[in-house]
Amino acid sequence: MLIGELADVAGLTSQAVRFYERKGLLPDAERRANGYRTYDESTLARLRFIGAAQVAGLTLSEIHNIIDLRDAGTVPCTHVIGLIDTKIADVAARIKHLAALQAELEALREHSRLLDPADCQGDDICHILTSTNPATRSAATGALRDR
Amino acid sequence: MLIGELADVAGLTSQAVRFYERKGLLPDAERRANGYRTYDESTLARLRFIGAAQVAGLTLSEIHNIIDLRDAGTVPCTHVIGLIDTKIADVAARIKHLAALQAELEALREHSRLLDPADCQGDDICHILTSTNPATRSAATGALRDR
DNA sequence: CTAAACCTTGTATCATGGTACAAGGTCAAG
DNA sequence: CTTGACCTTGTACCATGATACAAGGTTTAG
Repeated sequence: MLIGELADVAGLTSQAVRFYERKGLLPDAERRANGYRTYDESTLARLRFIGAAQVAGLTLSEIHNIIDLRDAGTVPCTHVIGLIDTKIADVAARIKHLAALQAELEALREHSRLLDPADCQGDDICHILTSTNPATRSAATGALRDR
Repeated sequence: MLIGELADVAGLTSQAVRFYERKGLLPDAERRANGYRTYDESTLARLRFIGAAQVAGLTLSEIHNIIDLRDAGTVPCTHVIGLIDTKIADVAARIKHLAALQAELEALREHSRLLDPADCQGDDICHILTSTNPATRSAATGALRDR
């Protein structure tokens, strides 16, 4: 299989496949006499693994670690379970931050109904965002900041 | 006020202030005879506005747009309300994606308890992530992919 | 006179996951 | 023999919000 075919089957571009190789997620491909990369089913399986891991929210570098363990002869299950647990905590934290942001935004939206655009002037730029609503502010002070 | 002092008061670094200027979030600063930037309260007010807008989850480029409207003489309130509404929808969507990811991760975690590391071998790399659990898979197929 | 603490500019770097483009080699069909 | 569809490499770029560093000018205190 040449790279374009592999990419098609895996639903990627050739560029992405080379990118994964460069990142160490794929072993250096075998080459034909003309220098073209050539692949077999095992690479496809690895691409599918990468896809599955990405769906589970793992980053390429985390996936890289798993693959390295595997290549070192270690069964990576324990490590993977640890990663999953970390991700679960991580995702929970992000949801919490987003929920706080959601509350903040909804408070601003509510507050905006009470404000008159005619009062919006001066260094404030826009009083919807700066007019200090104590309830809102204290909610915003804390853990916000998601990305 | 020199840049360092402004930055201190605003809780930023001098570099960040120059960065904002370069990005067009701050007007080009007045200069002293020696070339040093010099600031007054209005810049501080603008930095506070930027901070408030960031807390509300607006990106620097969205903030830039608001400032541009203001500078063009338009009262940006309507635009800001639109942005807030968009953000609210946006955040809701992200929460939804994260909730789906959370479900997926928890299903994987559950599933991992049933698997024997001894079965983990071959092109799969790690069967926790690839062993196809239909219920899980169908949940994962959809809207996942948060960032 | 010199050292420190400022300031200036320009450029590079971080993480993320690729995408795009340039300049060229290869190969099959017509 | 040329056209088109592949392949190769290397490099730069996208968004995000800064941060870091180099090489130099300025200012103030001692």
